[in-house]
Order: sequence, then structure tokens, then C-alpha cells
Amino acid sequence: MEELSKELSKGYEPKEVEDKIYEFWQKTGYFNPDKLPKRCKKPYSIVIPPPNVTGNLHMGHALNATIQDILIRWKRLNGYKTLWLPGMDHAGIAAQNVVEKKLRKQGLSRFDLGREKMIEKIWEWKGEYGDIILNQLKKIGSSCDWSRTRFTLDDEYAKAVKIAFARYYKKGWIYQGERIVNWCPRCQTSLSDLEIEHKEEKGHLWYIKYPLLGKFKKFIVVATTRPETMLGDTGVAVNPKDKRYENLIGKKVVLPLVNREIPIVADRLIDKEFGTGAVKITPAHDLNDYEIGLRHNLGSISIINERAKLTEKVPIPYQGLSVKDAREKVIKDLEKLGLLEKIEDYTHQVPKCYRCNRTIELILSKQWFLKMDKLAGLAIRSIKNKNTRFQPKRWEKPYFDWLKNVRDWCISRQIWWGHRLPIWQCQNKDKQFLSLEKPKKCEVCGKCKPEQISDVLDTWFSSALWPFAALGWPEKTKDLREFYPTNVLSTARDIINLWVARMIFSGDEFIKKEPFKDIYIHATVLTRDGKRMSKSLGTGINPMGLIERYGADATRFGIIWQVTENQDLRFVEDNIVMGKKFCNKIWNASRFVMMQVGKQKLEIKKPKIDAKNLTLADKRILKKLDKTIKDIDANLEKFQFGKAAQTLYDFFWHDFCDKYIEVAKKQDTKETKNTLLYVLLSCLKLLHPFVPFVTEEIYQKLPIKNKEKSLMIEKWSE
RNA sequence: GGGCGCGUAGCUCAGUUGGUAGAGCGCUUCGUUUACACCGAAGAUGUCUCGGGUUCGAGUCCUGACGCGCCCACCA
Repeated sequence: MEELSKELSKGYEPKEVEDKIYEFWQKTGYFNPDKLPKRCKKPYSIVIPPPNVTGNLHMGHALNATIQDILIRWKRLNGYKTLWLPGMDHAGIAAQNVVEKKLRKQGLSRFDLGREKMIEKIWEWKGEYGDIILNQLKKIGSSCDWSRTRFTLDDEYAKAVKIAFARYYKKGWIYQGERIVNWCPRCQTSLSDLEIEHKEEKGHLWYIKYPLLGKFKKFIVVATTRPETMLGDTGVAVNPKDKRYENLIGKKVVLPLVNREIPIVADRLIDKEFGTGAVKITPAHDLNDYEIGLRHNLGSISIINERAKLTEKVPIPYQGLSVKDAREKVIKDLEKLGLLEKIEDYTHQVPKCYRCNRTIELILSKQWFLKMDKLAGLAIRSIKNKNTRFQPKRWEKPYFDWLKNVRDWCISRQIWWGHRLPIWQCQNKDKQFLSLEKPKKCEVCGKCKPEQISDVLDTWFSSALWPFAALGWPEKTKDLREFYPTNVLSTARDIINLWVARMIFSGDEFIKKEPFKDIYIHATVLTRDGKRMSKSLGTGINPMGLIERYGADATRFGIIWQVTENQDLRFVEDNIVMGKKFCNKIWNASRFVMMQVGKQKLEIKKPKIDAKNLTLADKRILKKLDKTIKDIDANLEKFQFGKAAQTLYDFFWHDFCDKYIEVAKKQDTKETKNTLLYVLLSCLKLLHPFVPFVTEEIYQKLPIKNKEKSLMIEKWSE
């Protein structure tokens, strides 16, 4: 007892254990599937959803890391050749924004630096801060194979991106076109629909009188939330079935302030019930209007530029005004002319940039697109055929809904940090061509020195290749053969379409196989009162703080305890406290068992349940243990992490500690000692995926002869 | 406008195919017995949001209502 207590302190002290154990694990090499014992043959793989370089671990990451680590450790203990491949995403706009912000403090913009200098700066920044989140993943105990860490902007990865682009290009699925795109005036780039967030804003609905051509004091009244765009109107539209306007269709109005004659057209898209039933049409700055404009040959006039200022296409007094100023002036001027009928309060959804929260402008712009019809079909088929399954299944629906209505994907961005499109511009003719490397001569004119176009690809274009590019594609690597398709993707619901759908069709397209068998969509972590955790609201909880106060195991256990199939998870710290107590309980129960058994090392054998010299209590605990193992396996198989944790907790605390240990105190037999040690060891294995540190620490101290080097590679149920 | 999830003990949540309501934290009482007070034993606490229906029987199935939250959407 004296000696033991020197070795095992009275309470579990995570701080003295965790870093030491993590280092030990890394030394064993067992995070690397190639270094696992030979008996581990069957591959089991997970690729991490690569966190952004700009990232810091938040509760969502902590939850997801725990989930993935539980799966990996569980399968590793079951003798699988496990690979959990880590990495980071270069996070185009997000990363560039971070560095831009730093520059701004020095009064500089990225344009002051120029492209090359700016990219250099971002790499520098990445070198300095880029590993933070990976280190945080280590802190929480993630057993990733760090030797395989990938970054979505490293050279091999860039090759994969170029090859993928070229394949699409050669199929004719990539095209350039002038379309209405979402434009962020701050980030100075186009954005895909999925990169927009709609926020409710209180605005107004302005009713404006458009005078009918040649009819004195007769008007058609249109309602709009954006009066300033009237300067770019090329028509007015009404519903063809609208009796009120029947005789006006085909007539013309004189656009106020501009004095342009524009037609009244009939289009089925117009809702008779809304506003006045008559709509001003601004094809260059609204998607619906664009379509209507095309149908009726209205033409388009771009009146808002990339900086959200009015262009020279508007009357001189408005040129150069910001959208906001233009709105005020237009209203004032209309009022003066007596053309403003009324103003109503109106709340509506305003599109915002998901990276900087600036209001998005819709503008006409030349961009690159990836055709989605075929690819969306592939993605739908993969789930329909059950080659890949959503867990829980209900997430299929938003996935299908998006894919069925998806528009072509705008893949070009006007930022600098990212994969440049492998497209080159002839200097003599207005023509471009594809070339993966810097071309020796121009493929168009044969004479000029072509220049690579400056656009980069949407970050999600490269993320879409992650499951196979991270395994070495386009090279035919051993890893790709062995670990693709991966077994599980565990991720958050907000990137089902942004990322998951795109990985599925990419995998299908390039490898002819879906990248994962199961897609586990975990709950979103909310605050105690059901609010979103966010930095700006100050409602976030830092998992690193929890680890500091309670230890990594406690944090893992406390989070996972709450994981059910629910969409949301309201985080309560009480559960982490519970986790801490539980770790302490594990520690002390182990201490007791070791005191009972003594220092002499035993050969551990699985006791036979029907052996005669076992007492009723012995038999009972062994039986319950068997059942518990089965339950845990079944729960984890179904991704029911909370239930698994609760089952384990219950067995360990109540069956093993409260009942069996108490009885064992009065049974001083060889069989009981063996059973104590056997059940404890079994529990350590079962507990290890959930609370890896404390269990490994104890394992290392167990007085048994036939021990593995690490608990990580013990045999699950022997 | 469409979709999804939730409403069970003071708080956060379980509750498998319908059969007398459970856990953790908190609370009450007792307990320093060979691990653990980060403990043990015993205990209290619920019109399962509200109507209606199916059923011998509903927290569980159906159907309305109310409340909360999330996502999608080109109603100006």
C-alpha cells in the first residue's frame, strides 16, 4: 500500500499524465497504420474534415475530433489497420482576410503589396500560426497519423487540383460566361450561392410611379426594396393573367430620373399578389430580372461596380455614389418629382458574405463555371443506391433538395490565396487555353508569351477532392489502394452541400467510387440556452479551457455523453464535471484492484463463467461484462455515442465498483483476484476510446505479464 | 414560402417493437467500513406543452393547436 500510493496518487491528475502519454503514443508509432502489428490487416480509415488554417478549436471541432477518435481507437482495438488522416484547408478567402486585417492595421491593403508579396505574407503567417489547431487536436487526444498530414495548398495537392480541373475542362464541363454572380465588395471576389448568408433586415418597400409614355399623368406603380437599382431598369413586368394591367402590356413607360423609354412585358414569374403586381426589371443586378430580361430581350445595364459604387451608365449626378447614398438621392429626387407614391416598412432577407458579413451585390461578371447537371446526378445516385449512407438518414432530404435544383457552380474567385486556374491568356487574341504547366509557347497564336489568368479556384473545389487527393491521387499510391474509399466521414450539417455533396460526385467522377461508406452528421453544439456558439456574440466556450480545468478525458467524456441523434446539443459544463469525477473513479478503482492483487505480475486469463470455483458475484460481473461489450459494439456501430458512454459509465461505476468490488473485498481468493484484474483490464479497453489518457496511464501500471506495449493495440474482447 | 428538429424531475437530456416514468448535476438524511468525499447507502421531486383520436392500455402511434430552435428559397 505504501509503495503503491507512491506510484499512484490518491486522485487522478490529468496534467501530470496527458502530455507524457501523448508523447508516448507518438513514439510507439501506432497512430501510423503501417507501424501497427502485422495481425492488423483490415483497413479502416477516416479523413479528417480539414480545419481551416485560420482556425482555433471550437466546441464543434472538439466534438467531432472526439467522435472520430472514438471510432478510430475502437477499430484499432478491434484489430483493424486504422488510419485517421489529418490535414488543413488553406481556406482561401478566410485566410486572405486574416492577413489583410493585419495589413490594414499598418494602413496597407493587399493591392499595395501586390500578388506575390501578399501570397508570401500569407505563407509566412501560415508558418507561424498554421499549426495551432493541429496542436489543439493533439491536446484532446486525437490519434491521427501526423506523418501523413496534408495541406490543401501543398505541391502534390496542387497537382491533383490541376488534373481534376483539366479532366472537367476536357469533358467540356467547365466554361466561362458572363452571369449574375454574388459579389462581395469588401473581399473583391465572386462567391458561390453557398457562401452567402441571408440575414433579416428592416427595410422599406418603396412604391414608385413610372409615367406611361405619351399619357399625361398616367402611371404604373412598381414596388421595390432597392430603389437605386431603378437607374438600371430596362423594363417593367406584370403577370400575364393580371387583369389590371392587361391593356398596358406592350406599352412603354418613361423611366424617371433617367428618361429612358422601357417596355412593359408580361412574365409568369411575377406574383400578382405582391406589392402592386408590377415589377421593375433590372437584369444586371437581380437573378429573376436577368431571366426575365433574357426572355423578353430587354438587354441589361450594369450600374453597380465591384466596389458597390454606381457606374458611368447612370446619369451624372449619381455616378460614383455608393449604393447607400444613391438610394437616398434617388428617393429624394423621386419625392421632388412627386413620383413616390408611398413607403411601407418591410423586413426582408439581405444576402451577406459568409466571411466578412458585408452586404453582397449581384453584378454581371465574367466567371468560370462547372456544369452541374451530370455531377449532381452522380451525387444523387450515390445516396439513392445506398453506396453511401447518411447517419441519421434525415439529412438525405436537404441534400437531395439542393442537388435537384442546383445551378452551375461558379468556381472562380478573384482573390490571390488559392489554386490558380490552369488557364492561359493569349496576348494577341482574346482567346485562352488550358495548360497544367507554364506553356513554352502560346497554343493560340504560337508567338506571344501567354499569361496565366489571375483568378483562383473556389476553395471548395480543392476541398471536394480531399478524400482521395489526401491519399495521394492522382498518383496510384498504396494508400489510395488500401484506404479508399474511407469508412466514415464525420462532419457538421452546415457543410453537407458545400462540401459533402461535392466530395461524393468528385469521388464518383474521378475514382468511380464514393469516398465514404457512412456520413455521420453530428449534432450542432449550442449554448446552454440554445443559442449558437459564436465568437462575435461571446457565447463560445473554448474547449482548451475545459481541458485545462478538467483534463482532456473529462472533456471528451462530458461532450460525448450528450451526443444523441438530435440536431442540436445544448452544452452544459456539468457533464464535464461528471467526466472528471468518472476519470477519478476509474483511477481509484484501479488503485484498489492493484492493492488487492499485490505487486506480483499475473498472467491474465479470461475466467470461464461456468467454472466451479467462481462465486455468484464473480459470475454475475462476468456475464454483465459480456453484455456490456456487446452493447457498446452495437451502439458504436450505429453511431450512438452518448448511449455507449452511458452504458459504460453504468457498468463501470455501478456494477463493477459499487457491487462487485464491494463483494470482492470479502472474497480473498485467487479467482476473485483474477476476475478483478480481468474485468478491470476489459473495462480499460472499453473505456479507452472515450478516455484514452487515464486508461493508458493505468494500463502501463497494471501488474500483468502478457501486456502489449500500449493499450491502444490490446485485443478488444479477449 | 418550403423543410427539419425539439418541448419528459430545478437544469441538461435518455426512454428500443405501446404495458406502473430514468440518468448526470442539484436537493434531503445518514455514513471517516481494506480504492475513491471527485465517495457510499437511503430518499424526495414529474397533469411526460395542451386539445382530440386509435387501443384493454399512449411519454411512445394518428391528428390538430401552441411554444422554441435550425436549415433551405431569385416574391421584387
